[in-house]
Amino acid sequence: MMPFFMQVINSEIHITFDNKEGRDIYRHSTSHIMAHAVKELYPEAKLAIGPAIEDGFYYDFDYHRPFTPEDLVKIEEKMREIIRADRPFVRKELGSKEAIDYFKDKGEPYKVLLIEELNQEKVSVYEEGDFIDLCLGPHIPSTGKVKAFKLLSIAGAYWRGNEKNTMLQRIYGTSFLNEEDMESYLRKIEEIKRRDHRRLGRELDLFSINEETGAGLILWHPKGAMIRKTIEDFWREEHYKWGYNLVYTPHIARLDLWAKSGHLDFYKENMYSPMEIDNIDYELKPMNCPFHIMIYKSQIHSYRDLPLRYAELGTVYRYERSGVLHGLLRVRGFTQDDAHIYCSEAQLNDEIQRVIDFTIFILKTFGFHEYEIFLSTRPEEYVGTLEGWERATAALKSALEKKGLLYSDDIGAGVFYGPKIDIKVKDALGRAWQCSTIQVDFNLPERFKVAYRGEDGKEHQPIMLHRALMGSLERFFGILIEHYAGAFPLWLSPVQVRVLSITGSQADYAEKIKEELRLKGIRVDSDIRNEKIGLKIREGSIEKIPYLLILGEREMKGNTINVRKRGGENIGEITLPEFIERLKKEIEEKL
RNA sequence: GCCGGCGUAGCUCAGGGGUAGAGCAGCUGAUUCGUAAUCAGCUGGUCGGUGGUUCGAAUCCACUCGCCGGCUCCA
Repeated sequence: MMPFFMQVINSEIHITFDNKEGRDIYRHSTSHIMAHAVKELYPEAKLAIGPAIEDGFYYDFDYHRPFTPEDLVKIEEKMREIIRADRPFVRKELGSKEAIDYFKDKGEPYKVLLIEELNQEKVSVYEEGDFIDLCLGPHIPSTGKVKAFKLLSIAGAYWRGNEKNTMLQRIYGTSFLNEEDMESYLRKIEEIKRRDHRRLGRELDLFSINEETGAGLILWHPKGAMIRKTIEDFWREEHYKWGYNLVYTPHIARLDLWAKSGHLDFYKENMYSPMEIDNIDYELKPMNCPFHIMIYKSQIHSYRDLPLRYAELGTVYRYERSGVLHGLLRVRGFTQDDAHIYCSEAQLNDEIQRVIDFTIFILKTFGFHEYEIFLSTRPEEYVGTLEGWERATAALKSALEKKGLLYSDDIGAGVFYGPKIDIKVKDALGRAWQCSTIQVDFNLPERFKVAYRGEDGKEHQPIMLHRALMGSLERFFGILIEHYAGAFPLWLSPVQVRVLSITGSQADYAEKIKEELRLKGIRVDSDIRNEKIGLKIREGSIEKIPYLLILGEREMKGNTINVRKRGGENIGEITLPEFIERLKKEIEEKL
């Protein structure tokens, strides 16, 4: 591709749309053009910031009334004018004081704030026609280089992202080198809508959320529940194999327990109000950890017991602000695939590697092969000693390195009680979702005086790891629905096979085949209604059932079945044992 | 929680001060049919809730609940 931008930033680099830097420059320039258009149409609008983002750009404005979709149409029209004029972007440097005076004069208080915060002698501005904006740049050479753009949505956003600040209006948009690429991006947005787990959840009858039940509370319908059960069975089986002990704990506990754990101090805003039972306050659990600690502490432990791994599909309840609830991905009651590992310091390295192996194994099984991994280090507020943090962080780091995994440091993003590794999975559309987390905890062992008797006969404090592989079953399910677009692999499909009769004469034969499959442990149903085969196939396809068996006169006479695979592939006429063989293999392989 | 938008039949949506509409789904009947929709008839809604304005409210206003797009936060 020809570089569209060859201004020298560094004499070696040709910036094109193929790399992120190039795309960002292109879209950032588009955001300037949008800001210019907005200022022309609505001169009183105050400019905040307007960066490029993943798939486009935005610009924030402070304006006395909300922008409307009709405004976007006008702004787009004005942008087209600016682009047609093909004016150059000209970089200028101003002394900070000079720049502050200029933007004060222009009535741009946010720009003044930005310059003041930069606290530099000089700042750069970009001039395009009579529009001047504070900007580090670089930009494309001229406005005419923008070949395709679209404004997508309007949303509120706080100045500097702080909810105590003024709410600004953010206009989102995107731009591309040509119309075709933009069309294909817009088609991708449509595809994302088509795969939306809330939509598929209803269409495939997997789950629902009901106003009368309450916001953020999930009702798992039979088909969703079947998928969940399959996931849970797999999860439990693998946890046994990987050396975990399964535990169950209650949904409420005395408020005192949460005071002792520290949750009342640092997690209160996510916890529900206590309920009084026999004059004692009880609290719905937001986390499972204190219970697992109580189990650990129910007896004394020797170093020989370690590492000790307690795992639970533990349902927790957390208050989430109404505006953040989102289908299955953000709810108020959810089940974590939680585990707490108690180990000695000497065991920490191996144990972390083991957890990483286990995590990757689980994620791969669900079809996630690409990850974004983050190592979150000590935040400003923390408990424990600096040495402890350093050792734990080093342990996490060395485990990642030994596994040869690429990761980024997320400085200061650890939890107050310890550093952590977060693993985001990339789904079929390349979107990253946070699922797995592996956290070291210095807080709880100390607060609860968790101990084991060492080889030396003395008491030691074990290191405690929290970890969740899928994160929460609700969120993971939501991600899975979108990842597979509702077409679950055979082992997860709630209905694996449907038997279809062509006419009433094959009804008994169809029921017999269904029964034989059912006895082999296959999840199967049948459609022997007096309907045309085309309709039955259509409905089975819409329900995304992996295999449809078509039984007519021919199959009945030959004692065979005719197999149609999801997607339309016709496997043809085979015998039932052959088919069962095939199913068993596919289920076993979890493909 | 905040900004904006939206709540009409199970679903998708039209209607916008004067008797609530369509398609799909559902039900009933006919059709017995070979790889994504057979035909006909019928049922179904205190228009999210509460209060107000009005002779009259699905429609206008206020509050409230929920949802959607974001912000912030997060599994």
